[in-house]
Amino acid sequence: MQLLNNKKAYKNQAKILIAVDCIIFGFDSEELKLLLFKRKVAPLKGSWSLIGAFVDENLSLNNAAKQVVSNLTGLNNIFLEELQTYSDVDRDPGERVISVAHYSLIRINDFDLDSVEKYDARWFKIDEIPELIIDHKQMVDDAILKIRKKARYQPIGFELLPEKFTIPHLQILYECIYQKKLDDRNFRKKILSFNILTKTDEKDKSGSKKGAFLYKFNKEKFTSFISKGYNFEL
Amino acid sequence: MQLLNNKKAYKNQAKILIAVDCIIFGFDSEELKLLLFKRKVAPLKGSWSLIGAFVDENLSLNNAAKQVVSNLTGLNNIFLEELQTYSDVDRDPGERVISVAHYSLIRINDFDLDSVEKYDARWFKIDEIPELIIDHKQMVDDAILKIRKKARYQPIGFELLPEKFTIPHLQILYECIYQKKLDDRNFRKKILSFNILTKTDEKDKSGSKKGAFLYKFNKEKFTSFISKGYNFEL
DNA sequence: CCAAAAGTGTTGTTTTTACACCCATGT
DNA sequence: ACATGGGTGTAAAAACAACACTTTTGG
Repeated sequence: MQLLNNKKAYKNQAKILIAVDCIIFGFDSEELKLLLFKRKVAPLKGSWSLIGAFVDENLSLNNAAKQVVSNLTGLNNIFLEELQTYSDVDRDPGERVISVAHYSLIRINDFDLDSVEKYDARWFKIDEIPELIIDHKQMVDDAILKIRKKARYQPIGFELLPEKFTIPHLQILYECIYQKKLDDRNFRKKILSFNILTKTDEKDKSGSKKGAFLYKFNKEKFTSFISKGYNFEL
Repeated sequence: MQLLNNKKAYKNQAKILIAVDCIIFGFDSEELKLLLFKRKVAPLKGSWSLIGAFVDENLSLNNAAKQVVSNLTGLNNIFLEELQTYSDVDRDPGERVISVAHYSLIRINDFDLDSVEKYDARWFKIDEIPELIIDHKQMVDDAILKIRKKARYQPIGFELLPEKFTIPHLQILYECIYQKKLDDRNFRKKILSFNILTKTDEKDKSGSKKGAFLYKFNKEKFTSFISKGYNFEL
């Protein structure tokens, strides 16, 4: 605001209800998934929706969204970023509410869905999203496009994969995000050429008899990789 | 919002002042510029700021921002897009205000600054931005990064250049956005390879004795170009 | 011993970069 | 006739895409 008005003038301005809604992505080594919630109360009882909350006087939007995810999962240092606003005047049948959608990437195994049973939460594969209330489907579609774009220049794997992961897993993650098959030789070649992975001497044998070596992201190398302006097209 | 609450529950929620602030870019054939406003009233009289407005009960954020630009310039079908929210609790010294920044690209010659003299507006080169109130400098920096990113996959020239323009002008625009010199042969080769420009038989002689051919964007070709998933890296 | 996934190299094609000269014209 | 910016082509390097076989080991 340009502050054309002094404080007195603010008094004449309409105030509006603000909410945050969270699009929570997870990855379980096989599929990219989205956390959705079944409404337990009328109206719209039984419909699926995103989780959200009204924004309090004393929280920034980002903090409000963090609080939503934290209350739900107990997780604190999660990746969470603003998507965009949804502000159609009549979008909420109750009263005018402007919603600021945020999306979050979490490791699906870092918390137990049982512990959030009260919310009636469920993970959905991103190509099997049910009907959602109001404009939540639009939010989800926008968020999927966003992470697809984002994956091109930032290593989204950091947030979605456990500390140690195999290259085949990383590839599956990218295949889920882009929704297409990648060539395994070219993928490995390219990702290793970035020099942002550190090989451990451990193997994950859950996926095959032979076992695949576990790698870690190397944050220092990665930071300088980004700051030099490279990007991550795959 | 998940509508966990029924309408009655909405009543207990805090409402907040919402504003839109507009980062208005223009291009005058030589420089990328930003439109800023000098406050005429206390507090912060004499400081430069973006232009903005509080959001009305019955306007979406996007429409509110369009109205701001339209009131200022008289222009209606302008390019305008959401940037992001700024919601620190104490950002506005007057009272809590959440601002949703929008950025806009306009043809600098489509309107006359004289006609907006009452706002005390001025175009600034983007590398000569003065100090701005509150977090407006942050908004501007974020907006510049955004258009730099956006220019990679969308033809921003459409919005910033007049209907007919020369290839040297288009190149200067990209050089302003990226803030670096581009090779003229490679630029021309690449931009023409996209097949989204139509050559006219007119020449613009304002830049040289020889004159440079004027081109137009071809919207149909461009639309299919985008929808095929190509992008615009230069 | 075999099924199943992990891992490894090469080659042809495309894209990108770097680079230098002639052209048209107004003064 | 000359100064000024407009316009053109080519070659070397780099990046990308396509492709098939060997390795390991649990069952």
